[in-house]
Amino acid sequence: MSNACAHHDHHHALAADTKSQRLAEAETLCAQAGERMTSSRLRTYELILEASGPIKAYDVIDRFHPQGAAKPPTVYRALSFLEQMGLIHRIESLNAFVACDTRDHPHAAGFLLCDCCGQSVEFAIPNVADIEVSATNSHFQIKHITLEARGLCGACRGHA
Amino acid sequence: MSNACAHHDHHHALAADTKSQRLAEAETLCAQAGERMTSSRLRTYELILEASGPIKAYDVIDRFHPQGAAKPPTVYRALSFLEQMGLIHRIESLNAFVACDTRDHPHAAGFLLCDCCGQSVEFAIPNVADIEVSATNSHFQIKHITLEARGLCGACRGHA
DNA sequence: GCGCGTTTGTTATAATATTACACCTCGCGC
DNA sequence: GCGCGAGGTGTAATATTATAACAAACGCGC
Repeated sequence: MSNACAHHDHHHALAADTKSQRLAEAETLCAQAGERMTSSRLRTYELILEASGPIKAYDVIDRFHPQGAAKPPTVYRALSFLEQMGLIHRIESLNAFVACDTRDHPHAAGFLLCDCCGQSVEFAIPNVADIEVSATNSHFQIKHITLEARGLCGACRGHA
Repeated sequence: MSNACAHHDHHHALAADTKSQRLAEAETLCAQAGERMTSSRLRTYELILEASGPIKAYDVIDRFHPQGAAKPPTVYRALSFLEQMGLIHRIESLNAFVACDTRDHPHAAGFLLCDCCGQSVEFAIPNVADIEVSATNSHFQIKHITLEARGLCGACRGHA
């Protein structure tokens, strides 16, 4: 469960009904895309939704079955699939995964990552266009942007 | 040497005199900071300067000695040091390291990373202030920003 | 039911990174 | 000069993260 924050006990796991709603939405999304939301994929997505922040692949692996771990390829394959479907994001600076919390900014999500409590906040990258212009000036064609800001969240800084 | 680009043979390794100038600058920088630029650190930095783009830790390890690999901790320790000194950047999405190519944007460097030839281009993140405002609105205090754009560089797209 | 592309299971292993601890080295106070 | 302490290095072991390769099972269109 990542590095706990000594002074606060905030954790933002999803309520059960919200979780099943998200799972249902995911099934719909896959159906529309003509992809199969199989049981490993669903289970992986469920574990990511249940996490209170970015979760490591091996934590998913360990929790996958009630009575023991999954095999790594099972989970890594599901993670790639979910990422391609836009249901989760990989957090590069943590080697971890987090559920996408909006469908609004598909290829331009940024993250604020608290180094104390491990929470993440997804936000729309401001002025993406400026970055793209800057790239285009170098004849560079951007496929995907990763923006991760590490620091301390309000709660961990004492802003109750 | 990473995934070579079939249609182009561009590689931007540093000229020897530029390299020794950069090594000398690094020694000065450390001296001013009251830090020791030891031989492992210098050798690690040299190998990163010699690379034509982001280089993996284990490639540094393999090239470290003429007659055999270094031990991982030797190189990982040097990499952390160099990163703290602002001499190199870690590229999270590649698990690789690249020499910082300017002292101008210390905590706000972005990278354009070509998926074809492996080159990287460092740029100053436009509108960093907007990102910080966006964070401050959530009472989040940013310590470090990672911005990595993956895509194709001009050369690999055919813009000779 | 048959064929075919996708998904999964399984084993093994590759690639990346850190811990732990002993020793060494340098600068400083005496 | 000598001893002390902080920082740096060497070394072995191991932890963590991720993928390759291939066979078996599944699901869908016919």
